[in-house]
Amino acid sequence: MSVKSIEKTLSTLDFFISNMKPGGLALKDVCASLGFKKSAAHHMLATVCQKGYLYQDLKTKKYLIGSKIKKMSKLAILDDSDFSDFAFDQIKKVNDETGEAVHLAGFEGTRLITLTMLESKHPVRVDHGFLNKDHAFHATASGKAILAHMNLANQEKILKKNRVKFTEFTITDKVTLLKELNAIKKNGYAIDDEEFQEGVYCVGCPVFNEYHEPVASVSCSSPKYKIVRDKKYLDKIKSFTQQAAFEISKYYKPKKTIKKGERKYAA
Amino acid sequence: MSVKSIEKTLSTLDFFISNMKPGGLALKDVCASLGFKKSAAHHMLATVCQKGYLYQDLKTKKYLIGSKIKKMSKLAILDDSDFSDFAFDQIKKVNDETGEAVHLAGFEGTRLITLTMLESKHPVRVDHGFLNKDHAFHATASGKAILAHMNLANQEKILKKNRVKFTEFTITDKVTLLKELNAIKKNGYAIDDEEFQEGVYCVGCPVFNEYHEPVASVSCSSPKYKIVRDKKYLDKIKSFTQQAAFEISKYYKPKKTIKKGERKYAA
DNA sequence: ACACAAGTTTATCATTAATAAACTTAAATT
DNA sequence: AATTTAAGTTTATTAATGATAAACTTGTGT
Repeated sequence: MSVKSIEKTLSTLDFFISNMKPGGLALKDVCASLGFKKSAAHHMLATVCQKGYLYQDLKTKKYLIGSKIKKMSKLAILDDSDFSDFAFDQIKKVNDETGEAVHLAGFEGTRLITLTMLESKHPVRVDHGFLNKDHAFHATASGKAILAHMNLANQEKILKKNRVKFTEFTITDKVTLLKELNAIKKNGYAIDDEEFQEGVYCVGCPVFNEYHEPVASVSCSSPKYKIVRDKKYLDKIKSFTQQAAFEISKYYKPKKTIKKGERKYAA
Repeated sequence: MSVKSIEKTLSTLDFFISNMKPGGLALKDVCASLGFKKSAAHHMLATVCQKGYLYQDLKTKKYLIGSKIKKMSKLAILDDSDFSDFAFDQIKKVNDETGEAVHLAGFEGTRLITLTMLESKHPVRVDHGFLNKDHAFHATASGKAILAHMNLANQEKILKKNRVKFTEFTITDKVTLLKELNAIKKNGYAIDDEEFQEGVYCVGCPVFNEYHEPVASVSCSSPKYKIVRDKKYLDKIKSFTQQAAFEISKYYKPKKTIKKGERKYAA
């Protein structure tokens, strides 16, 4: 179950974040884009302003990003930049060596999140996966690489929510998927063979924390024809991806202060 | 009028931002602190998670800051760092010369917001005004300095909302306040003589944009006894504060690309 | 193995948020 | 300057929705 007024409010914040214009957004813009009635939207925005997440310009009546949201950008808790820097360097190596698009994905609950990405340097580019957008766990190499190392209960939870068919190759049958996940766990890497986008082939390797729980994954995407044409190309991608995931996993090793039950991510 | 479910949701986000713990916050923590019923809170948090503003750890069931909020914090639109840098240098001069606490305040709609502040270097410190906290327009030098240069309609709007009595010296009568604002406009600076905090004396000067609309203010706070003891000390504070406000106003001058009706702040 | 605590789900009911319509304000056009 | 239109605001009403309590599930600690 979900609370509709909250959904609408957060969708509105989303809208402001993605569609902000220099002078702010007018009530009618919000209504037009999100399909709200103007009186309802007005009440909602008044409340959001009262809490300081937005504010209304006194003269133009347009709504702008408020201090509460601005304040968030200054908070240290929001991102672990040490990890980001470290991971980025590893991702970059894969990108430099292969020239292909490389992604670092994490997860939040049942959502797969792109944390960092580097675009392909080749003229024929693979361009899926945008930053912070949540992706399909079941149809991507990054998702399956993580999923494979989770326990069955969590696998079930995630697969229950998301088994959309993206292409003719997307595996939607749960039993087939679970078998695939088992194979991935043995192999140490996951393959996405046009399961998310036609013509796109990906290799994904899991990143583990100090408890050997999967917390992220590195994936490298290539146009499929390259893989077909040159068998050694896949081996190259695989080895660099695997190496990066292995290196990033080391980041978690030295920490000893985190108590049980307070882990950043759980398997 | 305000929408209560939205208020509760945004208060919950506030709570997460200010009270986040390493492993996340449990449902019961949220309920205990904000006085929610657990079923209601659960429905609310489920919706917030669905929108990606928070997420729930699969193992511990605790709630953590989600990718949507993290994404917000990384967006460039959130603050004009050129301005911040420029303004900070000016603020710093006042702090260096006087050693007293210096504040740069802006406003969002009817709210006075502390944008930057530097603490006093003296052993007897004045310590009000925290970053991004919204302050009283009517009882501070920074607030009155801005308010004085607004048009009557906006003055009324702001004073209607906020005329709380903080000390015995706080001016709460609207007519007296409007007279005071007129005097401030003529003088070019505002005084807060223990109107917000007992024993604290402040001088505030307005910052104008290219259209001569007030957009911010610089204020300097000193223990009152220093002002009383040494008449020249006030002159010193006043002149440095005025100079900083004047310099920061110059920041707005060169810009020509902003169209009418698309100003960042309005008078 | 048991008990307790925390979280989740469900169906019901009273509150609340959405609505429409009237009103205000401001800008654009003649 | 007067009229028209558009955008935003306020209000009272009603139907829909969110809050509730109680039953249920899960997991942890003893």
